[in-house]
Amino acid sequence: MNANAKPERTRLSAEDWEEAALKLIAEQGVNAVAVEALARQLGVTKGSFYWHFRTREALVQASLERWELYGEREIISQIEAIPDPRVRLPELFRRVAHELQPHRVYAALLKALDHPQVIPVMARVSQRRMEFLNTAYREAGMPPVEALNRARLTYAAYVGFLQLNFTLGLPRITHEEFDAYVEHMIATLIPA
Amino acid sequence: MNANAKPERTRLSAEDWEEAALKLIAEQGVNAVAVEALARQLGVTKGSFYWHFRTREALVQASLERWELYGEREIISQIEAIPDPRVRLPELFRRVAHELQPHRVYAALLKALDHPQVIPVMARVSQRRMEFLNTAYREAGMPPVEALNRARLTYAAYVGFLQLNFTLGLPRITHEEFDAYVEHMIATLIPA
DNA sequence: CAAAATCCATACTCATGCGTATGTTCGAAG
DNA sequence: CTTCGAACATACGCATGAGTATGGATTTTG
Repeated sequence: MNANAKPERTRLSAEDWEEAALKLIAEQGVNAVAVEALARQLGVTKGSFYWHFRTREALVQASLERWELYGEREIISQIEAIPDPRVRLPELFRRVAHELQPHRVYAALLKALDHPQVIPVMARVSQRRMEFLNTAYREAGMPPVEALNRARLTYAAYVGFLQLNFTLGLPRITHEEFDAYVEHMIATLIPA
Repeated sequence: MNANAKPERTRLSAEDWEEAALKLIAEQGVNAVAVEALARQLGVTKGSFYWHFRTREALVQASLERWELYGEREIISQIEAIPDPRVRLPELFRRVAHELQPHRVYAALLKALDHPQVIPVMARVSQRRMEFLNTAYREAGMPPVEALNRARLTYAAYVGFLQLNFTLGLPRITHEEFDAYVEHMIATLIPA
């Protein structure tokens, strides 16, 4: 709980601050990003921060852009590597369901949609993901209009799930029940 | 934009403060509930507030309890009045979709799930609504386990929709497209 | 190794927003 | 019309957190 709990790095860079901010966002939300608190956690003081960033707003901006840029590369590329379009969607569902950790930041940003800086970022990210779902449904053989609506519905279910489970802890559910829920979701949202 | 824009009521009660707080929550979120700002809006000063409430926390608590108590009576009772269980769900979907105004507070509270006071309220409300969906699906002829998962999926879609549209303004959608989306949702989530 | 650039500490200012203390006005009962 | 309590005003204290000013320490470089 004391200072310098971190591996004693002598000097910091702007990226270190951005990573620490993202970690804090994932754990406690955007509002928890305070410069003095972050400084204590990094084992330095405010004087360091205001050398790397002009303002707190600049840190948040840089962190969000960093997240948007490096955040979601892996999963999408992995899914796109699957040759058969009809197994892509179920596989996507299962992977997302069982690797929820990378979605902590997204879930935290959902609770910060009143913040002017996160709105455009979330708009872009959500739009891209929905378009990814859209083409996935079309490539699985669904007619265009239906595919678009199904993509919207699927992504809404994803967003709502994050809110209800991650943040609210609802419903209290076991591992087996969760797996059954995922399979039910696949059976309901993905055409046979 | 000035003070006393309101209809010049001479003296206020605790309920007036709670209503004003709920209005503010719906428009700008829980964090926007500040006593001095509310006082200005009501045409009085802090001295009034601290006669009616012991603390700001007490106001938020009272407002949330008020919302939970008087909030959702109408819709559920209207739906329960429909005799045929199989038309209940589509009708519920359509009404919720076309009367989004009462859900502004719920959408705002979704963004405040880090706040200790809103978590238990949202947990109770969400739980009740999901159980309502659960029984609705069962009464429509769906086997119990499937009905439970379908209720979870449906409510997650509802929550996600609120987030994506209300707060984020995504996707940019027309009236006709929206109606088509609702019908697609009904066709997908409700058994024939 | 000297000098210049980088990185950080210390000590402030300033704005915001909750809460308190105390006096003042309104409105209804007597 | 007085009186008493409910409703409000005014003027504070106090904590928090962003941002600034300035000097010290630590690298890096010529």
